[in-house]
Amino acid sequence: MARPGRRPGTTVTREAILDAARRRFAGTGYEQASIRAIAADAGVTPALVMHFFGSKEALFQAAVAWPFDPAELAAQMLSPGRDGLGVRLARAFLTLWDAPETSRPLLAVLRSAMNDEGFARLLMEFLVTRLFRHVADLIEGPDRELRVELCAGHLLGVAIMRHVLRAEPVASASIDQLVGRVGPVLEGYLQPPAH
Amino acid sequence: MARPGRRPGTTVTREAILDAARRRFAGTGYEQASIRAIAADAGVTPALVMHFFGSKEALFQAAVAWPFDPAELAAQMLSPGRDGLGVRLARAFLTLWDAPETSRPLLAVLRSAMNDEGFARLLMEFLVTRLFRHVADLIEGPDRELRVELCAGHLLGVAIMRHVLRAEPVASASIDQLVGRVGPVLEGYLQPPAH
DNA sequence: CCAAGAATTCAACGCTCGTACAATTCTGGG
DNA sequence: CCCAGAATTGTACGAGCGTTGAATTCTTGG
Repeated sequence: MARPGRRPGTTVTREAILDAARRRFAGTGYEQASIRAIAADAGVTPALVMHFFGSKEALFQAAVAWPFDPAELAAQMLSPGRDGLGVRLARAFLTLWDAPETSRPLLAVLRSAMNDEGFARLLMEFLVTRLFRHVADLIEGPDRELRVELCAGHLLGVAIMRHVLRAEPVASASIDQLVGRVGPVLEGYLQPPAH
Repeated sequence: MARPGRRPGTTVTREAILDAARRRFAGTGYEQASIRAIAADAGVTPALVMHFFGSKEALFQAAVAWPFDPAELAAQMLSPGRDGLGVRLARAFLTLWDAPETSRPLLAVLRSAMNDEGFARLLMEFLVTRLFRHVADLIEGPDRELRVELCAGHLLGVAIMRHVLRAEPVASASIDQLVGRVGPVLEGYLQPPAH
């Protein structure tokens, strides 16, 4: 229906493809998001996607580049010290998952990691070296890494309930409501054991 | 390489196919597990799988039939009352995820639900009507459903950390160790708020 | 002991996928 | 004003997918 050849005027197609890719990858994970569907969403031919990005793998990497600087975020979380850390973590995490620009890359990586061992290893390496370790360094008591990972697991589980399985009432609760319940629990994990 | 026609002796092929299907569905979820791969694992032709089960959908249903009676399990959990309920829930849940016979159907449904909205709705309906509701009926205080779902989210997140993302040290911790940390946290969610 | 039916394979269908390549149309610097 | 290069489509290839139908071999009840 559309003739071949370059279109007049400046082109924004590359960004349109990236946007469609983010939506598809976030919606179904890597394998089930097809280049053909992404191209169709962007109003474009699959061959053009290849022209811009070279391969599906490269498109994925370009599409889910982390929309925030993890080192900066970690520093922001940790610098006020360990008091209130759990609440800050819960609020920051849930906020990241609530806006499409930040949640789509997260959903894409999560859904891909769930069904592909390679993506899972990549995700864990990223999380451990970039985030968990700094948190574990800040707290005290036995089983520091275990306790940090249980925090991460809890947050991950809540995000899945809310944004993947869409369980009510968690899916419709406000961030404040969730932080009010989850924050103190994380504090419990991060404080050194009482006795 | 193998001639067609029925093999001599009694046949156990149907069970072999079901076993291979459970492994594949648990490993990669519904879409990425192919009938051809399942058939190959079972040492059999794809057409034979169709002969026995009729369709991929039907094979999935036969393969991931719940290996336990959820009503019975719920009753067992709830009958001693709400004291210690969190610890019992944590222990039962983590135990289910630790043995292949019970964890494979769970993994299969979870991985499928993560990438398919239909499976996600099915899973939520099952969980809410069969499990959550009975727990919510037993506890007191405000936001009962929300608190129950946060418990479920926590357990789900820990299971994913342990069995999908395989994060250390959670992946190698003993069930007792995990129950020791997670159980009291669930108790906190299930007890009516202090003030 | 024979026939009905169960178990099994082979070959093929129509579909979708990632990718490659050539052709076409437009842009922008010299 | 031209032409190198960028943007865009059409077409095709080979692989894998779920599913089908016919052919072959074995079991078992009458």
